[in-house]
Amino acid sequence: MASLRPAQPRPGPPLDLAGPCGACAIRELSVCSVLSANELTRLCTIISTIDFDAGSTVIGESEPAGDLFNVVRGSVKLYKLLTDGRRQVTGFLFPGDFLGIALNDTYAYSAEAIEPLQLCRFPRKKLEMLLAELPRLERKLLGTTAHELAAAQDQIVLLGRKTAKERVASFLVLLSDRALKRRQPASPLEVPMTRTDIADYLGLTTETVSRTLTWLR
Amino acid sequence: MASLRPAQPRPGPPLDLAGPCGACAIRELSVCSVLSANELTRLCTIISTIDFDAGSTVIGESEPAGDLFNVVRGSVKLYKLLTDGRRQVTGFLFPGDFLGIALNDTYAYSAEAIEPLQLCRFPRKKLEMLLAELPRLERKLLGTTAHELAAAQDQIVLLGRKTAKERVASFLVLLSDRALKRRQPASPLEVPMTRTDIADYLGLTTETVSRTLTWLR
DNA sequence: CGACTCGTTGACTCTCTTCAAGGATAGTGG
DNA sequence: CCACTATCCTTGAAGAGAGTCAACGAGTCG
Repeated sequence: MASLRPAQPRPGPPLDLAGPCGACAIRELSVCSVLSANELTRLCTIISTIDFDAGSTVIGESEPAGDLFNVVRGSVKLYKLLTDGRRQVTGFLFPGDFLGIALNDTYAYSAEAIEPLQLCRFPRKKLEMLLAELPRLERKLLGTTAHELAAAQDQIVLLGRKTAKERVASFLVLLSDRALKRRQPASPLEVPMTRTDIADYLGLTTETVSRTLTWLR
Repeated sequence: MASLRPAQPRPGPPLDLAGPCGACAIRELSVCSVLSANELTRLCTIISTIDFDAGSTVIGESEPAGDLFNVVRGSVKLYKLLTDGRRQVTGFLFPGDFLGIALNDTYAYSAEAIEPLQLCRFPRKKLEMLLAELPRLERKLLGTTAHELAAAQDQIVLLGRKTAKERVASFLVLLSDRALKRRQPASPLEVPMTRTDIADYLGLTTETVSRTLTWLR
């Protein structure tokens, strides 16, 4: 559950702005899509972009949640660890996705770059202040969070009730749908994550993922 | 992810209001906790309460999402069905919990009363209009949704990486924590749902749940 | 070239499921 | 009041799907 009728993207041609937001390639895919040129200019004053190498950690579970991010380029995996090292990947993020909304003042999961990654950073305090003046953005965040919740519930169904073959098939469909939403080709399908990442996402082992993929071919 | 610093409950003694909200036993547990007396009076004008028998369906997956609800009394299970009848319970709701935030205009899951149930109903359109005037409530909804998302991610870890014994133990801890939050005794722990419900929540079978419970004793 | 990671495949194991039966409790109707 | 049925819970025995352990090929990097 999350959004009572989320705000819709503003239609129209690319905006002609000064700062980094003007040239943003993923604005229409992101929460920023609901903002007007004026509002974007305001948002622009608090952001900065950061680059990460593949494999580097972006945020860590239970660390202070100082920033929020938009994925600009690359992909990210989110995961949680059990005390004995078992790992569960809770999601993958792609360009346009939002990262870092936290319940308390700490992140609820870790995030790691899968590929070379570029993020757009929003300092949390500044964003909070700005949010009071940008109700459309706040509504959009509610919609985004609702969307993530719905996706999490689909993942719960997958993990609770689907077989290995169904899980792998659902995963491929998910990747394909997400690629289409970013206007990327769904075939050949790009799969940036490793078998281990996929296994930890689907609640399986790498061997089972590998076997199932060969079986599906 | 969900709330940038959710609004906090307003401190102070029970409010003395006219309408149903004045006597509401679960206000402090619910999203309404952030509202002032004036704001509550406004909210009061759009609500009504409904009662359901145990076993009756409150909302159905993919039905038009016309209303949202607070649980006042009783408990609810949320679930999704696969086409072949497999069922996954995605959550249980107790007094104070919020129900019905929808992504589109349809509910994303079904909800069924476990015990005799009383809900407080918010017509969606009226609530949406009111929300524009009650920013605290909107922020609180974002926080609530974020909280649900975090809970869903915990459930994902449980389903993806925990053993049957761990799942059942985690479930008991969850029930106990939730009971304490409602100021109910955690021992003896009240378990209103059937073994089948628990199994469909934990991604197990009733037999395994039953066996695991006897093993834990 | 050697060390490493990643993906694949095979053989065996084990946890949980499936199938089956029986006990406990509650509601119904004669 | 008591069969009669239905639902829920428990327990047992057998089976299957995925996990574990192990080996190997391919690609990459220093």
